Amino acid sequence: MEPLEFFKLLADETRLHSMLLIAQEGELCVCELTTALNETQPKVSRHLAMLRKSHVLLDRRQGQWVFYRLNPELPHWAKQAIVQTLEQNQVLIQPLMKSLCSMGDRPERAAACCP
Amino acid sequence: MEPLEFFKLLADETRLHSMLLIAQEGELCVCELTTALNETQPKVSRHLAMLRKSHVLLDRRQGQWVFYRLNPELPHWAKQAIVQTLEQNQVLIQPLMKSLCSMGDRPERAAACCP
DNA sequence: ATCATATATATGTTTTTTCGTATGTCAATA
DNA sequence: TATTGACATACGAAAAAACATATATATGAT
Repeated sequence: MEPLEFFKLLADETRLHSMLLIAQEGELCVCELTTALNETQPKVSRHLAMLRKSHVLLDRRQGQWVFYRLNPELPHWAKQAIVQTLEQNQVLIQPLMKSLCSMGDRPERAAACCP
Repeated sequence: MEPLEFFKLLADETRLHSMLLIAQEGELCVCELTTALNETQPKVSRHLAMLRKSHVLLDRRQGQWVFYRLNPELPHWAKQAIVQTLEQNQVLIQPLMKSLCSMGDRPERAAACCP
């Protein structure tokens, strides 16, 4: 993975926030991200496709849902960039997590954040 | 500094390579970067201006030359992103360093890389 | 004062990226 | 098999970013 390619992928709000939410939660499905980001489904799906095609995210279908997770084989510098950004910008992520947790009709597999 | 703003700044080849070279050398002037990157002066200058205006780089004039360095007050996650990317992608930077070191007519303050 | 060198900015254009909307696919269920 | 819900993709339009070129400023030397 080229650094330039990687940083280009982080240089869009939808993609960056998706990455950070997924890094925080481990795994999220498209409808959870759509709710958390308050964006349309095709928009979220299009950006996730970019992240998948460049092997930054992996996807897994489970029934009707498709779950996305970080590719564990990301180079260390890339993984670190995501993790450190997440850790030191919790204030940015928490409002998004809140919308995620208030999903009334989300899949049973509740996000780990939700009590 | 917002993560999105920071990653947008890294999402261009001229800016990313400038940042990495400056991180490696501590300080570089515009003509050194122009040579190392093999780009036109206005192009390099324009991208350095973006990095300066967003306080990622600081500048210092010395005679006819203007030297750029990383802003030491960058948030930790941002500094780390640069440093780790640099450390783990030396193969990417070394060809640029080589052009830098072969500057015949560069300022006396030789880049630290040059024997 | 004139000139040369280093750097910065302005302007109009081209390229790249993002977007909305419509439509297609796949799985579950009636 | 018809329908519904979750997700993906296609396509033209709009917005944003990058560019080349010309020109301006600032410093130092003649």
